Amino acid sequence: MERYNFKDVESRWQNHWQEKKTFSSKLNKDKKKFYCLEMFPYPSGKIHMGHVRNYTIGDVLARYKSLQGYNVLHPMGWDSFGMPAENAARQNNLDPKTWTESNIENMKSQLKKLGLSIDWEREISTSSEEYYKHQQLFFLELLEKKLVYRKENYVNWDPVDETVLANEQVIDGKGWRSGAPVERKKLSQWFFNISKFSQELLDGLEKLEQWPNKVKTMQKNWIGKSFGCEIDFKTEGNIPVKSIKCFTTRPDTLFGFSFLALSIDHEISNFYKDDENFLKFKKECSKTGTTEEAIAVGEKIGFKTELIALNPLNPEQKVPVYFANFVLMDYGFGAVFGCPAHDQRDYDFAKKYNLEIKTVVRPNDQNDSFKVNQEAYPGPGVIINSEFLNGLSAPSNSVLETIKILEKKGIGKKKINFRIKDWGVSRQRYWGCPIPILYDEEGKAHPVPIDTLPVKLPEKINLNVKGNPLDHQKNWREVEIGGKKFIRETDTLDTFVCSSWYYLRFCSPNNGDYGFNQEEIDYWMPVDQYIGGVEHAILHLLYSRFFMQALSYQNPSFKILEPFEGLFTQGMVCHETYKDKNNNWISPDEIEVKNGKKVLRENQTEEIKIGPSESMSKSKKNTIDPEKIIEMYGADSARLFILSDSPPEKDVQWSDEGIASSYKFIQKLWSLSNKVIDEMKSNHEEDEGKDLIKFTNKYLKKMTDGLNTFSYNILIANLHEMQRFFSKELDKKYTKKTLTENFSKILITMIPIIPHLANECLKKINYNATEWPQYDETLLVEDIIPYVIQVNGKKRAIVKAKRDILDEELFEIVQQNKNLKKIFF
RNA sequence: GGGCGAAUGGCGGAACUGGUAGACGCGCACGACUCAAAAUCGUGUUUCGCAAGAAGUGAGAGUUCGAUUCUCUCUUCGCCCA
Repeated sequence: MERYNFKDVESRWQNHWQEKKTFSSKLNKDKKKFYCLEMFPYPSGKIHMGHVRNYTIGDVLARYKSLQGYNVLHPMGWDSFGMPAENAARQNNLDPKTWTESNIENMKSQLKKLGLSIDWEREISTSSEEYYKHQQLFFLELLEKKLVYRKENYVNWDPVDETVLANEQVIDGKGWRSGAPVERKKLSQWFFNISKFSQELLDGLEKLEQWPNKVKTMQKNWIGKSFGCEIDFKTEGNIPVKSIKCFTTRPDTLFGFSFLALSIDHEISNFYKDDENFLKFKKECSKTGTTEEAIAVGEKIGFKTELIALNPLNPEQKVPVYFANFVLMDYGFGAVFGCPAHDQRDYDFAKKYNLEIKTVVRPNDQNDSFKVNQEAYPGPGVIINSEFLNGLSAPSNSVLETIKILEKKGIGKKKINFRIKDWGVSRQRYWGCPIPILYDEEGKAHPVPIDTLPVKLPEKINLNVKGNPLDHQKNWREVEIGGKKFIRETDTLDTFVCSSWYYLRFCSPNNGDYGFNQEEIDYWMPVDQYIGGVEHAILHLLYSRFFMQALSYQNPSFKILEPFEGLFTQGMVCHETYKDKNNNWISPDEIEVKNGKKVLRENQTEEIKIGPSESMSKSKKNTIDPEKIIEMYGADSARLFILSDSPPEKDVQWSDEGIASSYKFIQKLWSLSNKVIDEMKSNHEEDEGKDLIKFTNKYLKKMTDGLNTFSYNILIANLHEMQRFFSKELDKKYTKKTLTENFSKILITMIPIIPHLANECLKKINYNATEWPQYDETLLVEDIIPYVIQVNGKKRAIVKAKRDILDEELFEIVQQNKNLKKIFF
C-alpha cells in the first residue's frame, strides 16, 4: 500500500483552497454568521509554537462552525507597529518598514503551511497607512468628544530606551526590556479617558457569560471599585490652607487618626517649591517607582509640613501633616488620613516617625483591651476606643454609620472611587501611529485638519539618535498652514491602540473613508469567539472594551458595547530545558539520544542536565521551530499533536515522542481509510452486524460534544478509539452503503483537526463534505447494559442484563452470581 | 499580604447532573515478523499479593447506601494583584 505523502497532499489542498477562495467570506443576511478570531501576531519574523497552538485551536472551531452551516469570518492580520522593529532596524541598519514587511511575508507563508482556513483577502497590517489613517481619525473623534486629553504627568522613564513605560512594563523597579532602573519624570502626555467608563466596563462584565471567570475577576480587580467617603480635614498653621480633602474607605477608623499624608505632587507642595529640604526629599522620592508594588515594598519616608490637621470627629485632636512617598496623586485626592493601627503602610510610617498608634478595631475573638502590636490589623471586628462609634461591627456597619454622621455634620460625603487610571497613550518612539496634533507658536494643541489626514510617518530616516527619532525630523515636524507655523506632535500612539479596534477593521478591510462600514459590523460583530493568551486578560481586552464604549459615546448608531462575546484563553507550549556542564542553556537541536541518554551532539559524550519543562523562550533555548516540524512531519501531524496531549486551556508539553506518535497515527488513519475503501469494492449484500453503525453514532456524539466544549484533547482520544475499532471491525462484512455512510461521516469529523488528510480521503470516495454529520439518538441507547452491584457501597460484581429488566429478574441474576453468593450466603 | 485556581499511575491526562476511577496517548515489558536491527503488528501495564483478595484520586474530617466529584480544616504548587 502506498505510504501517505503529506508533502504532496498538503500542498495540493492548500493550493486548492487558495485558488477556489474556499475561505473567503461575504456578508449574507440569510445565513447565521460566526466570527472566529484569534489574537493577531506581532510580525517578529517567524511563527513559534504558541502561534501554532493558538491558530490551530481557532482553526478547529472555524472549520467546525463552517460545517455546521455558519457563515464564518476567520481573518488574520499583523500587529505590526512597535519597538522590536525599531531595535532591529537600528542594529541592522535598515528601516522598520522593510524589516516588518519582509517578516510579514515570511510568517504568512509559514501560516499558510499550517493549512488554516483563513480569509486572506481580509489581511490587514496596523503599520500600513491604510490602517493607521483611520486610527488617526478615531483619535480626533475621541478628542472632539473630550475622551482624549493632555496632561502633565509623572511617568516611568526608562533612561536607556529613552521612553515612557506603562506600569506593567516596570518589573521590580526596572524597565522590562532594558533592565535599567526606572526614573520618575514629568512629561506632557496624551490620555484616553478610560476611567470615565469605569462603571460601564464593570457592569459589562456581568453580561459576558462566555468569558472565563478568572479573566472577569482580574478585570474587576483592575477597575477596583471601592466605596468610601471624602472628608474635609480642617487645618491650622503658617500656610494659608484651610482644609485638605481626603478619600478613605475606612472613615470608621477616624478615632485612630494620627497623621495626614500628602502626595508630593499635591497642590500644597507649591508652598514648598523653593524649600531646599523639600526638593531634596522630592528627589529621594523619585528613586522609588510609581507602581503600587514599589510603594508597598519600598521604605516609607515623609517630610513634615508646618500644618496641623484636626480630627473632624474630635476637633481637640490635632495631628501633623506630612508629604509622604506612598501617597499617589492620581488616586483619591492625593491625600490620605493615617490610621497606623489598621493600615500597614500607615503603621510603618508611624513607627518611623514615632507617631501615636491607637487601636480602634478589635478582632471578633478578642476583648476591648486588644492592642495592635508588631503589625497593623486591617481585618474585620468591632469598633473600640471611638466614643459614639464603639460596638459597631467593622467594616460592615461602621463605615456606613460613620458616613451618615459625617454627612450630617457637613464634613464628609459618600463617594465611589475607582482604582483604574486613565490610559496614557503617548510613546516617544518612531515606529508607531503618529498622533494627528499640531502645536501653534504658543504651544497650544490643534487637531490636524481632517482633509489632510493621514499624518504619514516619514520613511527611511536616521534612527541612530538619542530619544525619539521623530524629534530630529525638522522637515516633517515643521508645518505651515494658511501662513501660520505649527509644530507636529512627535509622540506616537501606544500599540495597544492599534489592537483595540482591529477586529472592526476585519469586517470591512477595504472601507476607504472610515475605519469600518456600519452595515458590515452590524452583521459580523461581535466576535463570537476570541482566542488568545491569558497574558492579555487585562490590558488589551480592557482597552478593546473601552474602545467600543468610546465609539458608541454620543453616537446612537453604534450599538456594540462588548466586542468579544466569547473568550477562550489557551495555555502555553512548554518544553524541557537543557544545560551543559557549564550551566549554559542548550537547545534541543544540539542534543542527541545515545544509549537512552541525552548527550551533546558535538562530542557525543557529554551528558546533558535536564531541567524542568518551561514555557518555550529564546532565552532558555527550549524552542522548537514549527517550520522544521512541518517540514519533517507535515501540518496535520503538528496540528494533531498540539491538540492531543492537554486540554487547550492548560499548558502543553512539546515532546519528540509525542510528535512522532502523531505522525504515526496519521499514517494509521491513512492506511485505515484505504482498507475501508478496499472493503467498499467487495460488494457485500448484507451487513454482518450493527456494531459499526452503533459505534459511529456514539463516536459522532462524542466528537460533537468535544467540539462544543473545547475538549479538543478528547477529540484525539476518540480518533484513536475509532481507528482501533474500525481496524478490527473490518473483519466483518459490511455493505458498500453502510461503509460509505458511516465512514464518510467519520472523515468529516476529521476535517477540523487534520483537514488535508480528511479532505484527501473524502475525495477518494467522491464524497463532498458540506455538513456536520448528525447522530441518531435512538442508536445511542444500548439494550444490554452492565449493572454494577454494590454491597454497602462497595463494588462486588458486575452483571449484564437487559436495560428494561424487572427488579425481581435482576435479583434472580444477582443471586446466581458466584462472587455475590460468597458474600450473602 | 489579598484574590483565583489546581493536586488522579513512571509521565501528559480522562471520568456527563454524586453511581464500574485510571479512557486516550507517552514510556516500559513480553510476543509476532526478521539472519539481525529499525519500522510495523499483537498482548499486558495503579499499588501490594502466587492467588483469592485488599488498598487507592495531596492530608485529615464530615454529608451519603455510595464521593475524584459536595462541605469544612490543613499542606503543597501555579497564576494574577500587591
